[in-house]
Amino acid sequence: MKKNLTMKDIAKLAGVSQPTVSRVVNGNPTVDSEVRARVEKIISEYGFKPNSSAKTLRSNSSKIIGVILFDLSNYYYLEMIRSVEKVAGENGYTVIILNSQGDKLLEKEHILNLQARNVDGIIIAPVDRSNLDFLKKQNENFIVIDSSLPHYPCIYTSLLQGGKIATEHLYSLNHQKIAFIGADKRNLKLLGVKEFFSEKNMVFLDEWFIETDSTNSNLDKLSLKLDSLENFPTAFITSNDVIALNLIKELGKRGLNIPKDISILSFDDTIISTALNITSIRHPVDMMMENAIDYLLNGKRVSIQKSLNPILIKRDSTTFL
Amino acid sequence: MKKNLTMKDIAKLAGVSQPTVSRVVNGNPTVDSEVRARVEKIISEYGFKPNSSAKTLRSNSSKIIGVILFDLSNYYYLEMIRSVEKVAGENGYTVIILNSQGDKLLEKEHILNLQARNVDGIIIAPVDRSNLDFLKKQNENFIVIDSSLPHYPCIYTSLLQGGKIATEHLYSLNHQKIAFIGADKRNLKLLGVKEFFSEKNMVFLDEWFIETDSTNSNLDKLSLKLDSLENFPTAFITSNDVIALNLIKELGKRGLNIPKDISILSFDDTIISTALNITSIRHPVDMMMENAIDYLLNGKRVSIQKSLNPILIKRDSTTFL
DNA sequence: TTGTAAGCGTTATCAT
DNA sequence: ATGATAACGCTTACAA
Repeated sequence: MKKNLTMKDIAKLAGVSQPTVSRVVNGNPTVDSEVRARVEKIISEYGFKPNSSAKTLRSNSSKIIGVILFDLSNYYYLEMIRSVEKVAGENGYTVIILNSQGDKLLEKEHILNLQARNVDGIIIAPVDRSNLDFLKKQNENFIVIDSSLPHYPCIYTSLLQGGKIATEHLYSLNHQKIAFIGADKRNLKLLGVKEFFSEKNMVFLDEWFIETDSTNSNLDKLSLKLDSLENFPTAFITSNDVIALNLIKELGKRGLNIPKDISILSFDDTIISTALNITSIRHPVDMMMENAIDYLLNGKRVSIQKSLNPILIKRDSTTFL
Repeated sequence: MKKNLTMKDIAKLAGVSQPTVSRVVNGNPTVDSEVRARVEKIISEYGFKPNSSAKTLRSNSSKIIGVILFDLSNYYYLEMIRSVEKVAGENGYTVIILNSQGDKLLEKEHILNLQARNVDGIIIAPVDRSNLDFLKKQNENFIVIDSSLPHYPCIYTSLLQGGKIATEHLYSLNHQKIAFIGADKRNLKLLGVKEFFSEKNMVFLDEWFIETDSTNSNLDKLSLKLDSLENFPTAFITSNDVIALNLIKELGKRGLNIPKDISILSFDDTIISTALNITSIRHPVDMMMENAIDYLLNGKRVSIQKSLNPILIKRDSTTFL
């Protein structure tokens, strides 16, 4: 590999000292304009670019933002990656994406890796609290995305709000029997659903919460639970797109048609929602990343809790006929 | 931000010299075992991790692999990202993902950025030949993925093969009138289709190649072209999943049912294929990334052309009834 | 086996 | 306005 040119090389070619080259590169106004022109000519001629490692070592800033994601199974992470890379790039920062695969040890490893690389900030969709405590104790510049955790700076989509507007939308289409399929009974999306029911003085039956372990496992379990429903819903809200897909397959097996017999509304609004043509709740990904990066670069380390409103994307299949 | 510990700090704490700490960290066998134990104890106690920038600066190796992707619109890139991050991580490398957005200037910028960061290798889904020439001239350690270009090291899915097996599959289901929808008439997928037709002494009508500009634009154009077909196909092969989705919508408008009236087979096998339940041609993403990284780390810079076979993923909707 | 010293390519503090 | 010089934290001779 051809060795890159250094400021020393450029200096020699321009007949100036190396620090002068540094001054030119960094736009230091004390440089004589004639000298500046000479140096700049050589720089562009030879295509010189300053060595980042040396810069980082000296300045303690790598111009890198580290992003640790919980996993990359949900397609909505692709939008996140696209968004964060774009926003960071526009601000002169490079992004390192790391996948913790839901593993707290790997997450810790990633944190150490990023620290060793002197990253200027870390965006994390966290696996484990103790790792966040570690970041805090180390006084790292970091922000949690995707979840709201009291003692750490967070930026997240309000899933409570999401649950509410999802239910409200279905309600406006005359649905009163609405089920929720998701991973956790303390799920904020579910709470949003229940809150809306309360506000309308409607009863949300226990069996209308259908628990699934994760993304697309437990198809059999889902099937069993559907069979055991005593009061079959007219609409389903699913915690993500993939569950919606599985649900549609299951309903199809039972001869139920979407949207004729049953309405479905999903969370995440990935391309799957488009493919299935179902209404979905979208995360404001770009806004989240813009806010996250703005916080890291200008946030002065105050602990914030920033909640963003999800967006309802309406599509035909939710129409109740 | 709390300053990270350095080898100097550890050395002082352990009562040894800084290079000895370096030797311990790097597993140099010349270190006395008693000393090693003492140093290691302190290292783990204080959680020391060597500064990457200093290492990079000194050793000229950053332990970073740069990945420049053409765009991030196709969901199949998420699998690529997941795969490359995993494989690289297992080899002790960190990945930087960059999105050239199909823009040659941005691609060049990314290349310079990666060079300045002393990356140990670059994986690139290229926009522009001149940028590849630049990499070559600079004697960069790089490999092209996703396309086969004669004068550069490449690893790619054989799309010719893909076109063939796609057609073969449909043929085995009794289709003889098969159209291809894609971006470019010199498309290898299309050539594969045509080659299979030749082998079977069948005629591939000109109108069976339906050109689309890109991913999901030109819905209107697609519609027009479908209307103008004189010899309507019984099956369609689409250059990617998103086109398949648009096609299904268009056919739906015409009252045509998939797979009852028309069969569809797509390329890329993203989750959209699953959602639509259509047969698809899958890129061997993991294998591609394993090979790419293996080449970069152990490839000795020989120029290779490695073709990988695509995989046919059969699903119901292609069944011809 | 271990320590001393030089050097990687920058930035920043001095002089001049 | 510019040039020496030190320092960032590490690896790698070379000396001891």
